[in-house]
Amino acid sequence: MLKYQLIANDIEKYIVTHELQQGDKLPVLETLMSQFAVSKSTIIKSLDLLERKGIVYQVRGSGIFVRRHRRKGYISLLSNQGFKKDLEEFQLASEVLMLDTIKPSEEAALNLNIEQEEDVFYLKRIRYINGQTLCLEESYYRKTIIPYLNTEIAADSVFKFISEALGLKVGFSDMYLQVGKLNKTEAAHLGLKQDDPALRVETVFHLTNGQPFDFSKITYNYMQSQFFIQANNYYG
Amino acid sequence: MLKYQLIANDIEKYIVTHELQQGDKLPVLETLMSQFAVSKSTIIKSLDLLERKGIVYQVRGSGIFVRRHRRKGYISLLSNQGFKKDLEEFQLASEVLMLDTIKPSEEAALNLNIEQEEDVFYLKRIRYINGQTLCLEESYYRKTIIPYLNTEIAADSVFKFISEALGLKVGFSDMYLQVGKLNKTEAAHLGLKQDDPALRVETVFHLTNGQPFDFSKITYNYMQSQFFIQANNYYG
DNA sequence: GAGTGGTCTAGACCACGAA
DNA sequence: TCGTGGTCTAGACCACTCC
Repeated sequence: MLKYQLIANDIEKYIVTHELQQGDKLPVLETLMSQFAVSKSTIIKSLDLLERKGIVYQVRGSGIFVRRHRRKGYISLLSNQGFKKDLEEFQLASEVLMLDTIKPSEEAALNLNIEQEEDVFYLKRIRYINGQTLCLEESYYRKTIIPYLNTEIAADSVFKFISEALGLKVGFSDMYLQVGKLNKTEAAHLGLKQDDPALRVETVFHLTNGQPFDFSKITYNYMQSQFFIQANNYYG
Repeated sequence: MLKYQLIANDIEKYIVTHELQQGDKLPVLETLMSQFAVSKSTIIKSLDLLERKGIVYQVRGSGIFVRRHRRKGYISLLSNQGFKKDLEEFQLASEVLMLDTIKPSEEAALNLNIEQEEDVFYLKRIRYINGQTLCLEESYYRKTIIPYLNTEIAADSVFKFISEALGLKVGFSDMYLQVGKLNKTEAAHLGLKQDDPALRVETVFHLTNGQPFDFSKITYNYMQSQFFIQANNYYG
């Protein structure tokens, strides 16, 4: 692991274990430099990483401060799948409804940027949070990239398997959100009523080399859907 | 403006004007270095910025590639308010329902991290997109930070005013999303029916120095709510 | 003006991808 | 093996904040 990542992890742990709150000041750059015995650029790189993760903010001429939102019970939309693992505060479980090798739908092929002849894994499952239905999920994984899957993996975490067992790295994703009404079968799966509100999220996941490998369509139970996004303004 | 920002802008313009598509390769680092006559670190910093903005992705040992999603008609959730200005593809307008100086509600004071005695601007408006109702918005601005507002500004863009006229810089924001059902008055404002689906987004906006200055509550018309988020995986 | 974060450089060396 | 992007350094200089 790289120096700046290790340092970032150390600082993050420090913030968590010392229960620092929003606005608390971290040591100045020079202190951090000598403490970790690295150059200024490296420390700055660590802090930039933490800034992108939404853990600190840096103010020129003033200092480095902790960023920490106060609300509990919100799921981070960007840490939801693949990214991050701090969902430990929630009890997550999955029920696999179907796992099969198929030819993708036109929609899935389009989003994965592949031919309809190429084999994909189709996975359909219900995910539970704290004993309640959280969402209904349909995913399409390219078999050329993820050659193996089984229901045990699908019931646990496909992304964990992809990164730990296959050694693949998730790079970026495009997410499309829409709000609508549940149809009859969705409602039945989620334990809700037809025409109840539904949050639908379609995501195309890419590896670090830019290859799309997973297209997923999720319909969330609106009763359990409290999401959180930390945004940074890079556009100034 | 800084070198790395200027270079980033140049590269972004190049991508747009040459209509480069997802996966198209940019010149190699060395070429860019000599072309812009700067050091390697500066070019890398420019490209990192473009990566965070979701415009390129970099693959070690391979090259720098354009990132561009294909779907049209989606509003970027992170460029929505304050951030970015590429909503030009949409026709936006606002109708101001109320603009007044008040003492904040307990909820607003809590989110802005101020006392309930402190004066705030309360702004309520309906926003339209391509002639349709997009959302109903309630915002609370700290008067100590934004001392002046009028209905002309509110009908145009408060964030534009804040940055251009007041010279303030927006740093980061915390967004909370929830899905629910419209109540009667919301439905009336949006031209929908009671109990129709609603996407509610609460956002706390901070200046670059960490001060919260705006708390806003938005209820979106589900018929017009197609959102897009570009995510990067910093958690690997 | 002192303190603090940010930019920029030149160059050595490292790590990954593709052929 | 070579091309290419990434890390890391030491140090000069700049820009903002706060007293």
